[in-house]
Amino acid sequence: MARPSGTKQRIQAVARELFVAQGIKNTSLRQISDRLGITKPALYYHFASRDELVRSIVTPLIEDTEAFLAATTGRTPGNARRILEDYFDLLWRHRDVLTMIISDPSTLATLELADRAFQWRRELITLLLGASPDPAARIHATVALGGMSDCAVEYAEMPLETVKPAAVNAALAALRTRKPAQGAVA
Amino acid sequence: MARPSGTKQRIQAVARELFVAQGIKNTSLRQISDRLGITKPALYYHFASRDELVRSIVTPLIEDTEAFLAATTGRTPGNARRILEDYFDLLWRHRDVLTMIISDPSTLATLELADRAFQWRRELITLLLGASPDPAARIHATVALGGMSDCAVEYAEMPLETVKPAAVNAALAALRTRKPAQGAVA
DNA sequence: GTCTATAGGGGGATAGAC
DNA sequence: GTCTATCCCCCTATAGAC
Repeated sequence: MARPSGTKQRIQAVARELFVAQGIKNTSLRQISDRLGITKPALYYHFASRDELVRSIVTPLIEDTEAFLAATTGRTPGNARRILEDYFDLLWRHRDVLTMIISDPSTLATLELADRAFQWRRELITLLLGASPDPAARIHATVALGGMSDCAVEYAEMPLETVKPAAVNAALAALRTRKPAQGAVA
Repeated sequence: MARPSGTKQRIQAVARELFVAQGIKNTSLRQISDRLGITKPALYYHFASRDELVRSIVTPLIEDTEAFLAATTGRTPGNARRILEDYFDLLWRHRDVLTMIISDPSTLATLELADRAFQWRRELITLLLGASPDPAARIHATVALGGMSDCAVEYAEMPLETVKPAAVNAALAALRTRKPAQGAVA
């Protein structure tokens, strides 16, 4: 209802920036309020607690991920490339928040999102490989998905047209790994 | 010189365990001393500061990595599989400390190791791909190396014989990605 | 909507006795 | 080598004026 003054959004913008640059736990409310030119208690008019501020920044990623999984689950199965492409788009849209979380995973526990995040990974692997894949296939999928996340974070400043095809192609190659290319290992 | 009482090692063991389980920044000296049944100031007899305790735990990984790079640089080039295998062994040996660092990368900045870590990644990519690879190849390498790290952390409790071959094969497939398997992306 | 003032707690670290 | 006692700082959060 009440028309937003814009301060709430400015707080979130500054907080996100600092969280991404320094990590969530290394950023205090004082740093945030200082940069905005307001005092620390003023933040509490807009957010009930520090956790709620963090949560409000992470929420769009949460909701987008659940929407993605719901939509993908309802489609014709098996098109791994398409799933990886759409998933990369998701990661890319939220790459700043993703950086935040990757550099401070314990936040997920604090916000009681760790179990959900774990469940997402399982669902995604199921979409890619079907139910109960063997251990080797799961590991291939971990390389594919973990590698794509790393790319969205590490090449955040590059153009999407450069990063996405290369990341998706490499992920797909990892996912489709079948057998050793030469000789057994270890 | 002075025969170690063993307390120093016990402190490191408990600290490592807590750091891995909760993150470095979420673990206080108080938690460490409590679990050991000693008081907080007692820790300061063994370590000059909190940072030095953290550093002492990270050091073996640092040294092992530099030794690995030095040894690999001096060998016949081009055998990507061999490099990935040896690198996975390195990650696996230090997978607990690796978990620590991945879940709290800002520690590297605190210990002034961030630049070194960055340099390692560059050297490793050079070993795999030669000097100044094109952007797409760098991205393939990021999927390969990032994916292997994720596996060492995520499947830390599985047997090495299961994880290593699958992780190395998938990484190798990602690294050798050449062209889209079908149609252009985006 | 933002301020001043302050409570209340936990953190790292030091001094000095034993 | 370990203790008790203590210091100082910064944090989150609240109370209440403007």
